[in-house]
Amino acid sequence: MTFPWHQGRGIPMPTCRELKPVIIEVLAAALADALSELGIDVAPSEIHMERPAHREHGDWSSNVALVVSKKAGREPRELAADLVKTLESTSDAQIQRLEVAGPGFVNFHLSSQWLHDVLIDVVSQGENGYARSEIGNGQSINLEFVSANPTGPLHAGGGRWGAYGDSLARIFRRCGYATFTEYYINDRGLQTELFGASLLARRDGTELPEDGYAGEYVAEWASEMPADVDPVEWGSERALADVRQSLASMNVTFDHWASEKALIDSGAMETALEALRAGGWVDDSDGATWLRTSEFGDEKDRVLVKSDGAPTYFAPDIAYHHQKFDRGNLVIDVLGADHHGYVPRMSAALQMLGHQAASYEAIIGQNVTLVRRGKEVKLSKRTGTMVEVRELLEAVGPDVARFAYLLQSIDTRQTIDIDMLSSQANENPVYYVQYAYARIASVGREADNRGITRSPLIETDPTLLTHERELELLRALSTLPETIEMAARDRAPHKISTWIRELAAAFHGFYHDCPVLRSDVESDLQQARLWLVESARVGFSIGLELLGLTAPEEM
RNA sequence: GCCCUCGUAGCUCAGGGGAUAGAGCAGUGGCCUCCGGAGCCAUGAGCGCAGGUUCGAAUCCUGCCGAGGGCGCCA
Repeated sequence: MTFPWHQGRGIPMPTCRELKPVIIEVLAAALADALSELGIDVAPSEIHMERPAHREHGDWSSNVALVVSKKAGREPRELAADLVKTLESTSDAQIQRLEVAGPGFVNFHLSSQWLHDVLIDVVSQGENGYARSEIGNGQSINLEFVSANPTGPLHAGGGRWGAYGDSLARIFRRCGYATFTEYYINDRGLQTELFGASLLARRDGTELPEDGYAGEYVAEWASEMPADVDPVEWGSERALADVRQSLASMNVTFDHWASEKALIDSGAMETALEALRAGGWVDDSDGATWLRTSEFGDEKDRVLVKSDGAPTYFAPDIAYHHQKFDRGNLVIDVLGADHHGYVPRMSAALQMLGHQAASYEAIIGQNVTLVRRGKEVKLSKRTGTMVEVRELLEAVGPDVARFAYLLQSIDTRQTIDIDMLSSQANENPVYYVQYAYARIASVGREADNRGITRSPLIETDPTLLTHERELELLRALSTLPETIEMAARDRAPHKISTWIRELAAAFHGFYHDCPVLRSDVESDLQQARLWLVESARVGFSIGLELLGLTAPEEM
């Protein structure tokens, strides 16, 4: 069965031209012309240029001969050979060598001018302009994430959704989507009441209620609780403050904190229920009020108002989601896998209220467990226990924690071993990246010390950058725009993590082999390298910002 | 039973239908007269199984096996 919210992961994504180096348009156009001369008509936009996996396959490669061979009734390799011949007769000065390879690829070996153009692009556009996409222009996204119940400290999963949602929002914004982030507070209902009752029991030394909260923090917080407060209300606020603090220390913030209680008190829930009733989607039976969500693909109908007269979690949440469309035309929820079953009913309710199925999307994140692993149990079966995010943050710090969360696809289950992260502290990938940034800053400081200043870009000759390490660094920078667009389209911040590690590898390699300030470096080359370092700084700065990590000047 | 996600190197994970599947950690061996060695270089080992679609599959489809999650008048 295909649900609309799954299709959602590719939707409203516009048909706008993607951000790619200019050179590929030139090459695609040349290929289209060559094909046309051979009597085959293909629009340049349909010709895909790839980055070959191996350097010896050139700078760019096209599979067009393979794709059109059937239609053209030609052998792919033979067609590719004709294409090469045609291209050679009219070829662009940038094309140094063409070859047919493998089953029929046309490989382009280019002069490095296109990479030098990347350098100019990056430094002239700067960290604000480079890799800023417009694919989202005119569209707005409302993104809800975390929304953990205010009944205790933030747990492992909350940390993951926090890092994920916050970075995704940053990525959306860089792609031109007006993005509004929200946290929904379930400050009402059975769980909050149980929590309040548990606080009360701990404070008064009485028996915990059945299914009450037994964690140690309950007793701690109970001892802070004044005598004259409503334990439910106070408990929600106490927990929420704790959650907020944990998230803030991870650099995760929200544009809006929405209260479930307020939705009910303001009458918003009642209004939504009336609309559903008016639409004829509501039934009363067994003393409860039901919504016929099964008519929109849900497994069964769902209760809106319980037989005791209290609304379920579902009822105010419908009103909430309905309201969120005032703050974005694509409404996205980031949910843990344990809430996956909730999605069909919400989608159904929103469609009943007149919203397009495709305008609501749920991103299901797989669960995460934080474990401690002692030396003794190293080889035994994992007996992990859930720990609070705070414990992770205190053990490794916000950057390590956040990068650990963002290193991995949201589709895979994650196990974070705190002891492993702490013991590998100096080897942690986040330091690999941040160290590169600190080195760049250090080059700047050392340049100042030596009285070396960067000349205007216009007076710099980027063609002096011919070292493979220099070119590799520019290649890494050239992929940032498309990486960001891909990360937005696939809702995959971890693609930025992968990219920034590649950039760091390229930079460290360059730094190792290509001295910048050393006295034996000829001054024109020094200038070109200073600008190259600046371009790397721009790249790191953009990537770190999208990931919500700090960019340290020194470590 | 039905639904969702996942299965890639010893471990943790990347991988946009493309060519010879990549990193980090762990292991081994190298690199400091020179901008920061939290760095660089070298080295072994892998797509759960079986079909299918395709010129081409880790990637798409089907089935099986395995792991996690869901199937409340909880949230």
